[in-house]
Amino acid sequence: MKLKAIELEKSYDPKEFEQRLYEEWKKKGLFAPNGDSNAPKYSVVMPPPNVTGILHMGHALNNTLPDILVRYHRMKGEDVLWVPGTDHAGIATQNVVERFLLKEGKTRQQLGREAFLKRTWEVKEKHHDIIAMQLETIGCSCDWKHERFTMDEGLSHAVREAFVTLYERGLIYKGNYLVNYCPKCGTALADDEVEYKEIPGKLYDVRYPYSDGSGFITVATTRPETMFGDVAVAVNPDDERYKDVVGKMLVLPLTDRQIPIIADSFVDIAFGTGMVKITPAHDPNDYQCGKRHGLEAINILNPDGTLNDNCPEKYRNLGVLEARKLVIDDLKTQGYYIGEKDHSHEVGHCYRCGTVVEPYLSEQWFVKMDTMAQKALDAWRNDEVRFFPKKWENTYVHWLENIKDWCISRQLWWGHRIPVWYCNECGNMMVRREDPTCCEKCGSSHIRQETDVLDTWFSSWLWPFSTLGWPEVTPDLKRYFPTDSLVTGYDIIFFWVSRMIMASLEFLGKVPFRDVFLTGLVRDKLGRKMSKSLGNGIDPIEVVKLYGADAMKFTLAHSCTQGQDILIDMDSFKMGSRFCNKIWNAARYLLMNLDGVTLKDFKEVKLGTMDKWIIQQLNQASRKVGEGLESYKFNEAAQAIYEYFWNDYCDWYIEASKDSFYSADQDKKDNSMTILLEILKKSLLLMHPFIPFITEEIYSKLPNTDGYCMTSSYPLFDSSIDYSFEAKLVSTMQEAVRLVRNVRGDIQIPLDKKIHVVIRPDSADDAASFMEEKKSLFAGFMTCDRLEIDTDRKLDVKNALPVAGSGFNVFVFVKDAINVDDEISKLEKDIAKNKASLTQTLAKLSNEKFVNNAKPEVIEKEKGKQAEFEEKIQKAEQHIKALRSF
RNA sequence: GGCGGCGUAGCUCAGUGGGAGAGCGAUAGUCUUACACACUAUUGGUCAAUGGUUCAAAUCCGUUCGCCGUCACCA
Repeated sequence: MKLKAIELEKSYDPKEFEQRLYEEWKKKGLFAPNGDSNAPKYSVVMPPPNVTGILHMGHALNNTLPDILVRYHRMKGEDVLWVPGTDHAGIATQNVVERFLLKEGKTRQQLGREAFLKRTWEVKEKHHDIIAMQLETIGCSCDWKHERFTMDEGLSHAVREAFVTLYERGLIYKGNYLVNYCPKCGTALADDEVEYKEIPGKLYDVRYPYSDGSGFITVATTRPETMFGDVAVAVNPDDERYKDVVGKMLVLPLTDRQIPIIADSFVDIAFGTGMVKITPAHDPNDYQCGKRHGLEAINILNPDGTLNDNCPEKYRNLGVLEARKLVIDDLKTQGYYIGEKDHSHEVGHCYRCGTVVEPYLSEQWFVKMDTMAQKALDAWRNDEVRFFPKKWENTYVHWLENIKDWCISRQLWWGHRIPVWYCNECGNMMVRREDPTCCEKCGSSHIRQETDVLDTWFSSWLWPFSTLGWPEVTPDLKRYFPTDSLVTGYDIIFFWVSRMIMASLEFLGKVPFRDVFLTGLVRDKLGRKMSKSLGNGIDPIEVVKLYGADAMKFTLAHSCTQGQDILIDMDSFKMGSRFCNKIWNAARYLLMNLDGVTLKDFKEVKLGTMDKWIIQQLNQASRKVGEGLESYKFNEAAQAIYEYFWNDYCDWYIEASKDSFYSADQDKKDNSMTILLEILKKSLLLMHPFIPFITEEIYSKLPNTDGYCMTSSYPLFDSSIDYSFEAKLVSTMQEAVRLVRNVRGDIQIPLDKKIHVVIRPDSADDAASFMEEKKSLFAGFMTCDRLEIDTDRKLDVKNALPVAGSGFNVFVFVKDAINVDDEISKLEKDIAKNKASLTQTLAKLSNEKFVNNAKPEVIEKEKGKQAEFEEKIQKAEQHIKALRSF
């Protein structure tokens, strides 16, 4: 059957088809697992983005990479599940909604818990749709039917099960402890939710008088306002200066309280005055010190960060900074103030809102982490989980080895309310999977639920199995847990990765994933983290609008090297865009030339040298892509694709095919087109995981395809293909072509000026006959009108510029255009360079130690180099002679 | 302070024991029957410095300098 030409748009325009194809894939259910229980399964969970956020480049990256993996495995015929979903992000979301309320002049307290939550769910729904749309826009082939949300019914069930189980195992406890507290967010934070930043501050020297009126001592403090919580002053027991004063009492200035001087070895003799005020309720070191000495902890702050009733009346309800000023003024006027000096120190800030975090003594819930951490370490030691790149294992191990208990209660409304009830009558506490209706002890129905909610990470750490139905043992859980790969940023190793491993081991006895691939962070060209406040972020959706999702994905994959952050700007994505345009035009070219072509059965087509060569190159590219993906070297895989398609398929193979394309021989053309299309089809399949849309679109237009690109089988490396012989011939041809082009470029002969070239092989070998056979093709590549292969060495080349190749000489008839002296001096430089290389090689080969120690293939290679250098030198010397006789 | 990373072409980065690479840029030419988002050619590097191991080092080890990240800290 004779084909008709197919028109593609003149240039690549992803807007034409990306969205359409996504809808089609989705409608046809191609994202769902194939359900083939005989095939291996491959499962991945998406790191759930914050439901009130907007996707940034980091999300684009850590969803692009799993998409590549997932599409690759899907095409390999595996039963693939990629679970998408979102995270309720307690603090962040509550902040967002409170900001909305503020604009309406309301607070959440005015609204009440119920109404506030209703409002938050509405915001969640709206934002969720935006995020889902964004994930679709960037082409994620996740199974939307499996989509989950950390606060949906099933996951809430899982959270409750996890909490109660841990409580029953004695791994959850409640207590009054010093925690990190954000006054702005109004909640406790876990240790790792605090970011330390260096802040310029002051170190104040303050006088504390002895109670007996015998003088005073001097303490140094950065936070004078906390003095109302002071319960002692400590000195180092080895500090000779203060040996005698330990045990004496002091009067706390601005108050009428008395506090003792105690001895504790944590005090640094060399720092400040060597005397430290001890404020157990507001400093972690002081807290420990207070515990050691059985001291009371006086809390001086209200939950909103203002001073409370434990302070003298005039300071109450002032903010910390305000109070600090007033305290300093009062110390000055009352003669207790000695002086101050600049002192920069690390101050903790809330990772969600940036407010200075207060150490705050309060009733909180904790998870005991040591045994779980131990299990997580063992799993790593037993090689049950692998990190890519490996260096992050240090971070993981170090964190687990120094783990502290995890504060999981948050004084928020948005989140999983802690499943604990108290009886108002008898004070009984109940930890329950189901909501109780009355006190189990006294039968009273006057019970109340704990008002705190759980840390969001307490639901995320269950994600790899809660999304699959846990605690129910569902078919999904049985089939897809543990998952295979996790792709996420290294900044959440503690928050998420480590904790998921702990939870999976604790609840299911298995690690949640075999491999963890940790991406670098996406930064701007100056290396700065992309952030809203700097305004240096790139919106992935804008990138898609400008260049298309494929261009974005390919560029990201291409720049994704292990262990490096990715520095990019908007222009960086041109790379991917150009590549897509190249692919588009290659296809366009073939399709426009289909007219009158009858495709043959590829298996029956006779393959020529060039055909075997491109098959070899394609197969080698498959190998590199496979190896790259199996080891998470996305850049290597993407580069292999780029080089293969652009340099081999477009620049040489398609160009070479033009020879038969424009010949009058229809059979030759049919033959050529059949192979071109077959190779294009395989190339599209190979590239599909990286650039799904354009490959699917072109695939659908090809006359030799049916079905979907995304569900066709992947062109894996075939070890039975070996066309290295043909590869050698073609590379000799390419060398000859390049040499002629060099001459043309060097002496600036315009393309329209045809030239006469003679290639004289050193011997009548395979390369010589290949060149003879493909003479007209060569002539095309060289743009010369007259090409002769002088295998018999009979032609007169006396007046031609000689150029040395490996195994042949090229003679270009451009006598009039060259400057003989220039050419000679070029050759002399060449000789000098090759002689230097030859000397090195000879030195190696004559070195007994080298010959004895080096691997045989290295020695062989070195011998090859020797021959090559000698050949080049000898040829160049001959050529100089020839030139002198011009 | 502990741990870790980085320093390779003008820029962004690959390369981890055997002849220095890519993309972008720059320069020169070309609208050569798909692609000017293209083609062809050229340019460009003491592989931070220094010492060592080795027949052989950008690559392994030591030291120094510079940059960065983390964790832990001093009131």
